[in-house]
Amino acid sequence: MEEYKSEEEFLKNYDPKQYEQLSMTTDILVLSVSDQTQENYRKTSKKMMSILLVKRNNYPFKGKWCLPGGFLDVKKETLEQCAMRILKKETNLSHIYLEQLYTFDEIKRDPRMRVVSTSYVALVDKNKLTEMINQDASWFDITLIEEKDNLVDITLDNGEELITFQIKKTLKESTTDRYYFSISKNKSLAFDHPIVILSGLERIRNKINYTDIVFNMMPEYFTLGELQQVYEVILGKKLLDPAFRRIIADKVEKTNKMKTGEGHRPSVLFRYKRK
Amino acid sequence: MEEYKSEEEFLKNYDPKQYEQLSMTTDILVLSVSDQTQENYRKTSKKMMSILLVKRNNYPFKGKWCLPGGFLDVKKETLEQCAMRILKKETNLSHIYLEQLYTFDEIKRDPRMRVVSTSYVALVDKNKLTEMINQDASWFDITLIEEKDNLVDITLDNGEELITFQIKKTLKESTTDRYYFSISKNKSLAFDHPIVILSGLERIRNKINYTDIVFNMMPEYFTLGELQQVYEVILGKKLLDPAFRRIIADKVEKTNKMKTGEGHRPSVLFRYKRK
DNA sequence: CCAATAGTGTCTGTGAGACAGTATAAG
DNA sequence: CTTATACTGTCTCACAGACACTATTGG
Repeated sequence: MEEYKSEEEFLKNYDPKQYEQLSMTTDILVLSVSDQTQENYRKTSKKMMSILLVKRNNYPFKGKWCLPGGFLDVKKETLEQCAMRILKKETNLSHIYLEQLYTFDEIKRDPRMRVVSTSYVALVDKNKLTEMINQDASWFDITLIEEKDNLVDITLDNGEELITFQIKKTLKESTTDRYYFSISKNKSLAFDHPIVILSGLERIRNKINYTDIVFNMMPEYFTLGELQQVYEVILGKKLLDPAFRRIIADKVEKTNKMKTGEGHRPSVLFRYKRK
Repeated sequence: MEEYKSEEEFLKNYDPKQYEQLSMTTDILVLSVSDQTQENYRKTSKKMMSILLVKRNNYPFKGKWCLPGGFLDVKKETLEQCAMRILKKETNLSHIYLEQLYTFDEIKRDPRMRVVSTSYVALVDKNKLTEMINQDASWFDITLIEEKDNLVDITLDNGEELITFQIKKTLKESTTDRYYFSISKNKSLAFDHPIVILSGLERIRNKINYTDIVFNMMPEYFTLGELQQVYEVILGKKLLDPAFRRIIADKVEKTNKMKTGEGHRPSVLFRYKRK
């Protein structure tokens, strides 16, 4: 089944009837925070959001990157269990923050047959990743730029490869605050995954202010500067120190540990405080 | 297929293989606002949230009430189009506010076979309902009471029949702000619809403060008192007049119409002002 | 000392909460 | 005149935004 020379040939030989008429998959947006160490010894390492992608070695979209995902085992598992299973397979992580994002169901979103995909967002702390993942998987740093005219440019960078795509946000008919997304530029990502990614990033951005989800991406001990950087990178804007500290004051607790050796004043390490 | 005497007999004779292995449905939470006229001529009519339910005349759950919904036509339509089609069939309404809510996929949620259901919330203005709907459909007024211990009691009333159920909200493992819902009392509603209903009501409650969705349930002209009542019934609490008027000031515009004949001072009619 | 971040004190303006007061129709 | 709602004025308190200042390390 993997010997075809082109996507066209593959599709010509693909028989939808050998499967059920309708299938479901899950796609998982595995998000984490990465550090980019700076040349200047004084500067702190720069935080970025990063996302886990997998290189496809099967048709369709052979050779393109995509979100980790897979088919639902109809007899045995729920969609969330399916996502957990795939997450475990790719990252060897379990007990992870996992949240249903959206169900994508355009009729032609998968060229093989009708596939409806329910996407999930997983937030992980990279430091807990002991065994490395799947050979074909890789972490990409995310850069998101919101232009005028409701165009969003996203760049993903894993150090070797740059993936860029652009999404257009169009106001839904007779609304003032709801958009649908359409892909306006995309070369390297499979399926409708550009839209899934933007949806997930916006979900996290919205939730960061009224939930405690950030701490799923933080190590146990962190400085307030680090935490603030994560907020800034998710929200896409700078925050003022005193205001930030006021906001998160009751979510964290001081420990007696310090982070030193950074070329400037040491910082107290904090820990997430559950309510 | 409809001649069975009991649910057990029906299920015994039901052959899942005559269908595909996995099916998808949509369930639609059609929400609107109703008026309950008061005996006292001075008092304004009391607003309530109301929801459209359909009485099932097929197995499974024959005789119980459920959300309007139906199977996805895999070849022809998206889930949203499917929801629109059903909405049109039940209410004869189109161009309606429709928003994807959540995908419910418990393995045994449908006793026939594996059915995954993507639910939608529709907000409608009842006044636009010209032709009456399906014989088996009926509007139910909603009363929601949040008890201690994260128990939620919901009562639905269509004037003839009272439907009550209770849902328990349990904190998800290692979170402080995410719950899953389980049905703790339910006699009259089919499937997992109690959970769908509560999810939808919470979604609307959350969105009312940062979107303009309310106006989808309002007639073209309304008084600020009426609008405030709708907010109050959705949020489940009283609001202070001056604060409310400040908040919605830039979302509405005064017209030169008045509402009179109410046994007290007349009220200016407003209209939704798009930004 | 310098560069860079850590961490705090405090002013100011905005805006929500609260309450009280005035306005005006039907009966 | 009464009742019920419509609508407005204004005080207060909390808090986000803003800025300035002090503290502390490695080199």
